[in-house]
Amino acid sequence: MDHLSIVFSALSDPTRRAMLAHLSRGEANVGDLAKPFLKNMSLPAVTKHLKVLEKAGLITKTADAQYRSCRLNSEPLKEANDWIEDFKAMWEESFDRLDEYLKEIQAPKKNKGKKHGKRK
Amino acid sequence: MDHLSIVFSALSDPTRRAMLAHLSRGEANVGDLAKPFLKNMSLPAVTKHLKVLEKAGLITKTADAQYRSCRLNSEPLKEANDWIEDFKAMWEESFDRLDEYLKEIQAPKKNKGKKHGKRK
DNA sequence: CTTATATTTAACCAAATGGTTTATTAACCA
DNA sequence: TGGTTAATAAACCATTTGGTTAAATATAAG
Repeated sequence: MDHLSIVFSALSDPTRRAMLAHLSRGEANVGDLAKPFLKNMSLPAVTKHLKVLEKAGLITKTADAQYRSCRLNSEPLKEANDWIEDFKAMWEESFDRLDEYLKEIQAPKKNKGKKHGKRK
Repeated sequence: MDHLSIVFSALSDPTRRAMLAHLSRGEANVGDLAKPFLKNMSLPAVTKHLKVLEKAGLITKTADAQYRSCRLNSEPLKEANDWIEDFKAMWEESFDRLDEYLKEIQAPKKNKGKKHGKRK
């Protein structure tokens, strides 16, 4: 799978997004991150979610004794943001072209080319 | 599943993102959208991808004879974008607080409170 | 009425996902 | 040394995902 897909996939889970939100307020170890979720799921489940975030590059873990301190990494998030921004840009461009087109047919000239030639 | 998760999940596939990119240049029916992918996958596979995009609210289909014309819908994309923006804002806030903290310890005063009291 | 075109549905399959419980590893504490 | 704490690994399971092929539906066109 390509990296951007891995990032979007990592973001597609509310537990993982909550973990990222937690980390946005500063580093935290696995136990701290797990605490809000231990009513709903086991610790190994948390570990798995963190592994998904790690594989997406959204967090990095550093060892301190038995503890694993997690910290955020901005690059993948920027990647996702860039895709959305680029997409919006493309889209707005096409709106601009549509706008031009609408102006063109507003001032009645020769009508060349039809859409959906094959259809109907 | 919550809606934002559904949106991120829909975006987590290169085929679907390519379809959205195609649609950003204007409406298209299923056959048109499928064409670039038919070397790699069957038409029913394309239908399934479109269904995922539809369930995420990213596209809407309108019937015209046997044809299904697909068009983009901006709301879910905005939802995803907002989450990322909000997240960045939270994050930067915490950077600001860290900055304040660093300035505070720079001007040496009384050192109250320790981090990770339990650790080490 | 028959045939062709566009698309979806159904039934199936392999692999990935998200969870579990039990066991293991690693470091600290007394 | 032995016990406790933090975290991961292993083995397992149900559900979802992304694909397939074959059949069905709907409309258009001869």
